[in-house]
Amino acid sequence: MYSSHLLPSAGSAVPSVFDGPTEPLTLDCLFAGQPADKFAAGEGVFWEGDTASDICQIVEGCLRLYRILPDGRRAIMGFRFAGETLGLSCEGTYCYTAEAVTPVRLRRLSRARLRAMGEEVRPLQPLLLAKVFEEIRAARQHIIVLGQLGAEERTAHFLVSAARRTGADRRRPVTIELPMTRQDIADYLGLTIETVCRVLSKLKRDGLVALEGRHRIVLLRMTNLQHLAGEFDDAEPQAPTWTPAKWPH
Amino acid sequence: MYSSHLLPSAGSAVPSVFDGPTEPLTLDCLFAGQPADKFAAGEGVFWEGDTASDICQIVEGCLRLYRILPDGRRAIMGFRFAGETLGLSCEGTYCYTAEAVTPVRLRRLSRARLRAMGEEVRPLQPLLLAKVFEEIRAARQHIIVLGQLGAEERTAHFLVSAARRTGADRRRPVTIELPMTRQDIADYLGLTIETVCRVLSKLKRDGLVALEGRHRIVLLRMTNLQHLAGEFDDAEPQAPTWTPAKWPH
DNA sequence: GTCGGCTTGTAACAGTCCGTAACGGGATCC
DNA sequence: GGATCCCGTTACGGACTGTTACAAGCCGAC
Repeated sequence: MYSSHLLPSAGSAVPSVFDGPTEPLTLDCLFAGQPADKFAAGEGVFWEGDTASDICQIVEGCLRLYRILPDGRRAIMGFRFAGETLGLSCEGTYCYTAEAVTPVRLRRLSRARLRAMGEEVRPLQPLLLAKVFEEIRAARQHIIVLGQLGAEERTAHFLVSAARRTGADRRRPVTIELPMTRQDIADYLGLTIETVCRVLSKLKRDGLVALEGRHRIVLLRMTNLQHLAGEFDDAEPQAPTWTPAKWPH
Repeated sequence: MYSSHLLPSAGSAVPSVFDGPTEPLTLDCLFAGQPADKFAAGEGVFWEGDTASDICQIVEGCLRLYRILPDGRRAIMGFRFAGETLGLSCEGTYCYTAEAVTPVRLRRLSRARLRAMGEEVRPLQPLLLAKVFEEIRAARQHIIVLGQLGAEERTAHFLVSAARRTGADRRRPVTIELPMTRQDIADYLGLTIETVCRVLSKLKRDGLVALEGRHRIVLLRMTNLQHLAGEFDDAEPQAPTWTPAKWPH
């Protein structure tokens, strides 16, 4: 049970009293030593339920992470792009299937091997933890999008998030690449493909975006889109206007 | 930045080469030494944006965790009951507001103090990590509920989950206590209060549940409810029937 | 260059869920 | 013990999304 923990030094004895000039050891250094596996578009990297034996770093391409419900519905939990990692937040077995959207190259890193490295990877633990917490943050964001936002808001939020991922500044015309299909977007946003199309068409009619082919969208009015999306990313903490309720109700 | 990590030994030097007869140190032992704070129903324990200075363990009562969107909508991220912990999965600042549903007693544990204890709490790290991963699992479940399930399915899943929390076996009449209001349930499930009422009434009409007052529900036909909920909790891994797609589309 | 298939876009229709409103009931407060 | 307030419930009309069907565009193969 406990031996299946993800973070390498979770169950290993790792003294590190000497934290002098830490060498610039990064996750990329570890991954760099691994061979790069190739996957064709549509090919699976791992499947839900498989033993989560290793974590992966994407060198190139885009992946979709999804679960299939018993009745056949597909819930896409997220997308991953070059430079991002997979499988960190899975305990024991992978909790979703990872499938290549575009041709993908990625490097695997055995969790057992990582654990065996012991103290050498000790300084990486904060980084790994940070990635785990980033996943929690993203999941909570996703919960709010699915639970509180309408179709147009969800789509706008998806576009704004994609723009943010590119690191583009707030300049007006931001061009984003969306390698996934409309069906993928729909399964990610909890909508149907028709609704996604409708909303995108409406956004185009309203002059908020421009559609260049199927996989490229130009965000013409970021501020409008952000407003549509709810802008709850950088929401300031609400005023503690607290009124004690009564109980029982 | 990195100094604000939650897990105590994340950034501290903790040698623990001697893992002999580990004492039966549990989280409860640490919390037991803390005084129990009291909160009236409706009172806030901490607010979104506050510095996540400590983690809490509920001694008695029920809490709701929520975020307020800029337009006033309230998204309840979850409920916590006696014996459960709060604030573990928050990085730096609390990412939601915790508010007492019923009168609550809980014990706080300063994160700084926990970190200062160093190697003494070292064997607790797997437990803490396990709790974090449990939160990720719950969040992913929540994502699927909100993204893929209809109103009736969501409600059924909520009831089944509540029943599972009590640890009751699969016997027919399972009685669950729901201290939160209908509005709370609605904000948790991404529905309106009226829809929640309608669905509960329908479940009652169909003979699946019995409503005893406002905060007690008897689940008469668990199997039917589980089927309604999708039963994707213990979903078997889908068959890897994989067909390579083409790209670009 | 042309053909074929898949994905995507558009429209009409149906269903679900939401929003308002009014009523009923339980709990608290005095 | 009674009045009051809040919560819960139900009904109805409307907006939004899902469903179905069909046309158009893009891509790859031959």
